[in-house]
Amino acid sequence: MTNIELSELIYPSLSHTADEYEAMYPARDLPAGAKVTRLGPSPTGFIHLGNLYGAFVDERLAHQSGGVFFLRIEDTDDKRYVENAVETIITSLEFFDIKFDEGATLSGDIGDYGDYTQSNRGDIYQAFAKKLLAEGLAYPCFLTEDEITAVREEQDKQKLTPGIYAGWSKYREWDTDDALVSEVESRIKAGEPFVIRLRSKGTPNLSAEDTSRHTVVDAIRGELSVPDNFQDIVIIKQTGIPTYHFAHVVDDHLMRTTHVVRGEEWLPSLPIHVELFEDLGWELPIYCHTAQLMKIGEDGNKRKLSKRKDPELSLDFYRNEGYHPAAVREYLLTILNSNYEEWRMENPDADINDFEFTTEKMSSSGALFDLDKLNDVSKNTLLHIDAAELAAWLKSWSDEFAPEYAYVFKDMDHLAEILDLGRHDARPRADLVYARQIMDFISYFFDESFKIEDEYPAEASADAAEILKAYLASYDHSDDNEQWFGKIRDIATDLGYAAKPKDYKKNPDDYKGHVGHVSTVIRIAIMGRSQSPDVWAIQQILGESKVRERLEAACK
RNA sequence: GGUCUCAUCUUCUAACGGCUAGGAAACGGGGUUUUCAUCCCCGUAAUGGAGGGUUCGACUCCCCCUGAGAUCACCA
Repeated sequence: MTNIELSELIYPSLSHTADEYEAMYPARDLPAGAKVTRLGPSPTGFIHLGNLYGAFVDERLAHQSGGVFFLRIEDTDDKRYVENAVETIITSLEFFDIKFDEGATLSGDIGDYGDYTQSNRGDIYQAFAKKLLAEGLAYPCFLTEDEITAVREEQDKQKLTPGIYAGWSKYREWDTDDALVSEVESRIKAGEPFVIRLRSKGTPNLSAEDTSRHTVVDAIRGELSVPDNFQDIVIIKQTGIPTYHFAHVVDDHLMRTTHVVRGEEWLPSLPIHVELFEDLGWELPIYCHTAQLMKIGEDGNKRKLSKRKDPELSLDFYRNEGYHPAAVREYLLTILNSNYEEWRMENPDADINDFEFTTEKMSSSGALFDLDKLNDVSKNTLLHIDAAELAAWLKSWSDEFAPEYAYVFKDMDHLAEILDLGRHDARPRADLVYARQIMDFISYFFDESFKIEDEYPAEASADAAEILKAYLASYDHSDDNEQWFGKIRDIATDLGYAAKPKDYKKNPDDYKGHVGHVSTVIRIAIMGRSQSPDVWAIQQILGESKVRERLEAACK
């Protein structure tokens, strides 16, 4: 039996040949320099910060160059499928303004290079597996799980690299004698289960010095030293479904992907992919292996973020806390491209998409995820979002994640006014960070959440009742800021407080305290806390009746 | 253990082989302000090795050591 006969025996009736598929998916008609990228999530529906990080690179690369960004569902592992996963993936990325041009969608595929769901592409993978079989570059392997375990144990004993490769599967040499040929033939005819393995051309177990290698240029890392693969890895599983390695090579070639963006955990399997591309006679895509997002572990060392231990890895964490998508994008870009922060300082009002993103400016070492930095970025990002827009966004957040704050959104214009406090001063305040924090920050505007949190300052607590009474008596809601503060100063001096903090600092024995202590009493009576934006401005928003109401309550 | 990758302040990072190793976050101090969690200014702090080599000159290039990470499936 020849290789061709073997391939016919295994795949007697495929709808198309490899060459036909090749012709069905010709090179894309795109402008020069246009990049084609893809995201290939497995449909567990769990999209984490790492996915978003990578998706961002894909999206920028494609859309900055007039190329195409598509979604491919990598569901070759039948055990892991989760219901509604595709929907979750698309909507969570859309939330962060990452949109696909092509690929799987909720209402079917869009684009000419489909099908975009790997489980529907069985015939395609098999056609190329058949081609490799016919050329003697692959073979059917009948090794059982137990036999493979035995091989591994023996290799362990001999201190050899574990795995199936030359010398460890007799089926690799199926054509060497007649007995083996007839065994293979009769097993296939009997319908026995088997996998298809690559017949690797590499030489097993050479030292690092002796092995021959390829140099692959990675767009992020530069030259990579890739040793020859010698593992006869499985390309088609017993089920007829391909492994990731084979699906990646076939799909990214046929879908004409130009840039493969993926995490650095794929680096060790690059030798396999290089051999596969070579065997199929295809050009390598440009690989972009991104650094892993890290975190400090309990032992004090950096470690890869894990979805079990680290809630901040889940995108739901950010949505639930109420981080604005623009802030997350802004943060991601600052850790993605080292020159972004500088660019942003020079162009505070520019659209984020005007920044020229490059893989060369990406770091090849793993970055620690830094919540402090995200918070800082977020503050500045929110400053550039219009108050009414911010209010609307907070409402949509509350509707989904925090209905207990529904009372905040009864009057949206009022809310916008509150959010705008101090944001248009010569030196704008940046104290809004994320939705939950904002809810707390503005809580004193609402009777539902207003409460006295801080105590009167020691310097003025004895006079608190008197201060408030005097303030209430003199209160005129139509006073401007200057008139208003003049009255406070009068109350302070009448009661023996310094009108200027400096005077008090100079001669502390001459005064009970200074005007700041007096105003803090008022601040606490109205806001319940000693820190807040400008009191006069807050009173204007709060309205006269509510101000009086709170003052009267505090006098008692 | 094998293989691959990475290594500059506490953190993220910048520096054609050539300034006093720069910026941002955090932290500390000061200032502005009626208060502050805001704003402004200033400051602390690093090239893993008292390794070897190339060079007039090394953070940068080569080698060694050390450390960290990833990976070794019919999972992706």
